Amino acid sequence: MPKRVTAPDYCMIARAVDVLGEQWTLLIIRDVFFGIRHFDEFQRSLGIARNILATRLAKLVDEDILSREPNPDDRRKVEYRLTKRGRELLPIIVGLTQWGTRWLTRPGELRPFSLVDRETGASIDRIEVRSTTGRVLGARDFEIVAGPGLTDEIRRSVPALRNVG
Amino acid sequence: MPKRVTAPDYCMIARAVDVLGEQWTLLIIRDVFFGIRHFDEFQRSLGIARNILATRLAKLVDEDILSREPNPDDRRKVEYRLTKRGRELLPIIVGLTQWGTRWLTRPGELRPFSLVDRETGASIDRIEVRSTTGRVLGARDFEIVAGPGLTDEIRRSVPALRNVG
DNA sequence: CCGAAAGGTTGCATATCGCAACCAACCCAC
DNA sequence: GTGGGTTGGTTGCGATATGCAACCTTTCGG
Repeated sequence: MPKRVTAPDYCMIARAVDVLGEQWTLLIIRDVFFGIRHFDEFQRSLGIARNILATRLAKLVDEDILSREPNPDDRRKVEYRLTKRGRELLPIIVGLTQWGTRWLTRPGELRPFSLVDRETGASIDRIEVRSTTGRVLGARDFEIVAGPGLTDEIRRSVPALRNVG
Repeated sequence: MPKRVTAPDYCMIARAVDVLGEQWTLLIIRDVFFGIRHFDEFQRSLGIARNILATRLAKLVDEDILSREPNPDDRRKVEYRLTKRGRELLPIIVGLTQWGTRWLTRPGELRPFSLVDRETGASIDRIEVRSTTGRVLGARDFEIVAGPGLTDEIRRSVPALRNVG
């Protein structure tokens, strides 16, 4: 009985994955970033089954990541657009693109397109994780610290927290 | 027949999602970032079925995102660690955490823990997308431009490219 | 040599996906 | 105002992946 991710939800990644982690969901969001608005466009662009697409779009609308607006000029048409919540997924979309470009490009393969700053034409800088002091942080430069909402139960299930005040 | 994402792979997001997009995969990677190394720790931390966990770990090792090293001191134990490829997923993990924190926190809820710079104790800055000129870019500040690998077929399937030289 | 720990694997029931066909509302041309 | 096409879905069915519990294999510790 594949019921959905049941991972403990004290971690925000678990919640984010619960919303975004289903097959196709991030690809649909990417398509909206690229200007796709209509059901049949998604379907052709992705090759996704129509019932699955309908389910995913409904969930994204329900989660307030996409808005669903019938076109008043042609009431057959429905337009899906990013909400504010959806637009703030930009760093994740760009991050995935950069990671994929860096690690999943085949030798000699050329890029079919890229995104640039609309104003200046400048390309996108590599996304980095920085501390508030401006230092660029890698995977090993972190420490996990207890916050005000830490309970004993959570402490037990996160090994990295065991010895943390 | 749910065969895997069949989305056209000219887009690097599609390839990244193909590697990372299965249920549980990002949560396993998060756990490794947090210091989890062993099979039973993943299993307890996530509540995932053991057969599924085994499949996901094998795939992540196969994709060279995790390494699998038997512990020489206790040959029953196996240690999973991030490879370089895996460590470079940091911006995505942090991006998901920040998005989840911003949009999926319940009213009045406190954070159980957070990550800080190990050296200075400073917290993590909000991840942003910047152009190479340093300008911070939002979802609407982009333009899609043709690259050297653009074919007619790709042009047809990406609406935003239709009118692009 | 016995029991327990660690890391899986196997069999089975069930939920979810993919596909094709179908449906309903709407627009447009005649 | 009717017939055909467009748009955005829904339905039924078989294939597939998931969840669960039980089991297995190797290794360690006493």
